Amino acid sequence: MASNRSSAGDPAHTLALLWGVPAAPAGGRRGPRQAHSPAEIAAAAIGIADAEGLDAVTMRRVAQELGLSPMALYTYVPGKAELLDLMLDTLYAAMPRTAPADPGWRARAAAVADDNRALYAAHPWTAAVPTTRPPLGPGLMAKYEYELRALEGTGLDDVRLDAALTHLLGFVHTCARMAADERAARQDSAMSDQQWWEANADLLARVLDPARYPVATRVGAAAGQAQGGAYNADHAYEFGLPRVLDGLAALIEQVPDR
Amino acid sequence: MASNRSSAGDPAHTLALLWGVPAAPAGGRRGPRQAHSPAEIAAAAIGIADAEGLDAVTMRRVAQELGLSPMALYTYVPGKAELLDLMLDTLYAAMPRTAPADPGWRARAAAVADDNRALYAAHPWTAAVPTTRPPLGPGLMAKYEYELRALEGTGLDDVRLDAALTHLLGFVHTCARMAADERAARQDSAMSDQQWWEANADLLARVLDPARYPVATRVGAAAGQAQGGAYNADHAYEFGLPRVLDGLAALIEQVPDR
DNA sequence: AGAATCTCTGTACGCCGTACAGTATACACA
DNA sequence: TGTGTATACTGTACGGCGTACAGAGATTCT
Repeated sequence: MASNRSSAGDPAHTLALLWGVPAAPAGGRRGPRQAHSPAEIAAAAIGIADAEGLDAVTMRRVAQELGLSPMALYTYVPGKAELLDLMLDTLYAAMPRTAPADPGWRARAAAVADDNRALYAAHPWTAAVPTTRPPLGPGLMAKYEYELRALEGTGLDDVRLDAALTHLLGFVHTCARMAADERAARQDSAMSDQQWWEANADLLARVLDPARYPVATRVGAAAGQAQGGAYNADHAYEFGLPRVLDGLAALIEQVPDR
Repeated sequence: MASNRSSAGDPAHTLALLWGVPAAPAGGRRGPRQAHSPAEIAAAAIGIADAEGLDAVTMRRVAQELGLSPMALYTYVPGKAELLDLMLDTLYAAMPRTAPADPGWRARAAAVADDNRALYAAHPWTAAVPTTRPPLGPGLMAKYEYELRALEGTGLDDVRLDAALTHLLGFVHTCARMAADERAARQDSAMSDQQWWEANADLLARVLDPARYPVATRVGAAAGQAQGGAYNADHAYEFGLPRVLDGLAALIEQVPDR
């Protein structure tokens, strides 16, 4: 496997692909027309990922979905990494960009977080795409522009503005990864979190000596009970979002709120 | 590929392996002794990951490192997922647990974050191990116990204590992932972030219309200049850690500090 | 008409995790 | 002490992956 990573191919080709710039210098193109568009490729791949998970997105499978032979895909996309880029940028481009100037920056920031969370919820595999460099396509740019605007007017300088957004999005991503992991664990062990704990209660009881791990066993039990499982992404989000906003608020502080 | 994920195998076997509980019911074991210990397996695998990255950790490669045939590894470890569990738990077990009762919870929390960051720095691949459920071994338990204690005395109830720790560790993980991604991008494109931007300046200039993305281009340029690249994990950490701590402080608030 | 250029197919290579069958080893028990 | 049996380990093989490469067919330019 050469690379399963996003953005690992030749950057110029990737950018041209994402932005829909024709690779050839223009002029009448010889030879047969392509039977599909990059957008169709992306849609097919996204559909597979939504329905069967990221692992199901293979060059062979996507090609089959489009009625092509596997290698024909390579006339559309330089490689798998770029296909993943294309998938992500397509989703970014389609994200809602509704929120107008809300009264307060806090509400606007929360809306940005919620929008991202909704994307992860609709397409859980996006949390698992390993991106070395995010796909710098029109979708990501539009998303970035929109999200920066939501955080503007907080009195933060440009560098801090970018850092604040990165911080916020990182938090949402972490929660999304947790949610995706929960789902995956449930799916491939074919048992819920609760079942898992019950199945291993014996061995755990023997091994998790409360005398040795007093705080861990106490807190772990309390947390597990409260959340209906050891790890709960929803809870992490609801707990964490106000924390993140409070943290940013401490930076923004006395700046008059827009 | 059945599963490259951590913690995807039979849970009882995995737990037994991590805790060093013999799988067989005890008594004199017939047949030849194993030439290696699980700890040696873990060490060999960790060494490969450190030196050549997570992708280099294959069953064949680890076996070769130990002078074994590939399939012999399966007498030590049920599968690759469990090998990854073992690697992680081994590192967790070896983490420093020095910090005594620091004067303030803030310093203690920062120390926890720094310790985790140091682990990611020493073993960048750990940020990329996809964990469905964290490896519930002695290493993780000791780590969890230690880190909870660092955050105790803040007046948080047990559920919030767990949530706060998860929140903090999630942040560190996100930064580590960014750092690892930077490294990977630099490595497999054989060019630095700066070089990349220069190489693509033409196309980007043509396509990143400042009229269409005014805030994004302005902020992106400022951030890139300030950080010497578009994404900088160190900067994200230095910016983010005080944010996270401030966010937790808003929750802990008037509780007398320890 | 012929050359050029493009799309698409088929085959093949070197990886991966690991199932399975067979062989050598060392202890338990007669 | 001999023998049965559980164990460690080897070798081979399978199906899957990304994709290199060579050719076949289609389309347009000269």
